[in-house]
Amino acid sequence: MADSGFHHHDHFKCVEDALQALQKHCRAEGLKFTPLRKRVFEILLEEHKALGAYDILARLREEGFSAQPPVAYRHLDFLVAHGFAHKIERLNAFIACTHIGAVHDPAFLICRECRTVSETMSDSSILALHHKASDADFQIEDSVVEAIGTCLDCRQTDAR
Amino acid sequence: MADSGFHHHDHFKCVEDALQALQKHCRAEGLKFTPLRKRVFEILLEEHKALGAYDILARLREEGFSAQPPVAYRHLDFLVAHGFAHKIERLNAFIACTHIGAVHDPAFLICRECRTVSETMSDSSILALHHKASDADFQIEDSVVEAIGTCLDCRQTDAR
DNA sequence: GTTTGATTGTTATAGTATAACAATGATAAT
DNA sequence: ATTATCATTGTTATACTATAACAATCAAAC
Repeated sequence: MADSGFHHHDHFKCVEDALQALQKHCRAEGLKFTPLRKRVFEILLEEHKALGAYDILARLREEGFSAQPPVAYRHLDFLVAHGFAHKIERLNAFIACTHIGAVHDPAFLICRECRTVSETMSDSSILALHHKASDADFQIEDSVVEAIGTCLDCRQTDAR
Repeated sequence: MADSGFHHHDHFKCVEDALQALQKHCRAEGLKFTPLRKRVFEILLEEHKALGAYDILARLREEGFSAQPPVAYRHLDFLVAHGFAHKIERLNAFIACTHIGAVHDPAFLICRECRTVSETMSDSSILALHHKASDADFQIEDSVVEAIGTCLDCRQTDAR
């Protein structure tokens, strides 16, 4: 089942836990839990929606942070590299990870209208590919699994 | 098993069949099999590699065709819309479809070094997502399944 | 307190994609 | 044949996405 995004959940706790996890991870790995890293993650965490780097940038600018493109990309890349965010290739955008700490090949359900994203652990969906890969002597290093469509909310709104 | 790309096959026939199929499709649908549509498809068909829109554009320019960006995107979009090509999101690039005519949710094995792409029918790999989607009241319209890694050739070359 | 390395600031530029509209060409209706 | 219509192509301009390169700052380790 999809774990968040389209389903109601305790979002306050969701955000708190994620921030805690990042802080803990930084401490454990000798990385710095800096204001920008924290703030970019917070912005991503506000909603389960995909945000473009330039959306993030606009927010940072409003808040008085330095806001040249590399700032957004650096912190987004940092979050992605450490497993706290994912890039949604289909949207050229980013979302906070909802399975922090779990080793996972994520899969996403992406609403094309509202950009809400639901992340699932793609337990079986990537396995078939691994089989095909070994047949082709191909060594998989990373995978992208994204389904694009419309969520119930958007379909109902459109029907009105 | 992976059907082409990393495996040897009769590429001449592969290209001929694809061009025939496009011509036939155009006739059947009342679309025009124009020189540009044909040429863009041919360029894509030359190798099982992902080409960026601007790669295509450079080729067209060399050959004396008009070569502003919309030309490449228009014909690539045409091929994608009619199932003769796919966009590889991870590379912002395009490849010719190797399962023309088959209704399929394609999945790709993408070599990050040589950009060779092997397309498979993602029979089972997307099914799990459909289950999760129905749980989340999500209507899937399109899917992206891409595995990035290295092919045997590139690993062997690197090891030398 | 100086060196070192990580992080942030900044400028410039590269790479990807589309909006908008004009021109052309083929088809079909008259 | 002539005109109206629609698909296709040509062209300009611009928007959006991403990174290279290097300077400045800051904190930790020596």
